[in-house]
Amino acid sequence: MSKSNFFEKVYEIVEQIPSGEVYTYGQIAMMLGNPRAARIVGYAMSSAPRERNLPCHRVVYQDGRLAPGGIFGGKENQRRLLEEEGITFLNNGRIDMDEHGW
DNA sequence: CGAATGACAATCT
DNA sequence: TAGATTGCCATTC
Repeated sequence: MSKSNFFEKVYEIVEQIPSGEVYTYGQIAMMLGNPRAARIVGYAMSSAPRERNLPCHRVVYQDGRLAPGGIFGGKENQRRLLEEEGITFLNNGRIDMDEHGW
């Protein structure tokens, strides 16, 4: 398979993210044993096939910000998805990591 | 095999 | 405080 175990592992973790909670790229990277591979997690997401049905919208920045626009058809769309999942947003447009952040 | 890339994160200005 | 820069590391060319 073209995808290495690293990507597979990322997909597995993202797939296991419970509804109503959000993970950060750094957290996922830490689970993989590479706390500095946050970029790799993001890279895996960019290459993540939709057949996987990955809730990548639950993966956000360490600051609680959403991924750059153009990913889910607009970050506004992603924000609405998270709100439906039960994620609470702050007035500054960031996710309440103190509540959902691990 | 070597260089470039990137959905991050921390640090510096 | 906000914006710009550097470091990191697996994948891709």
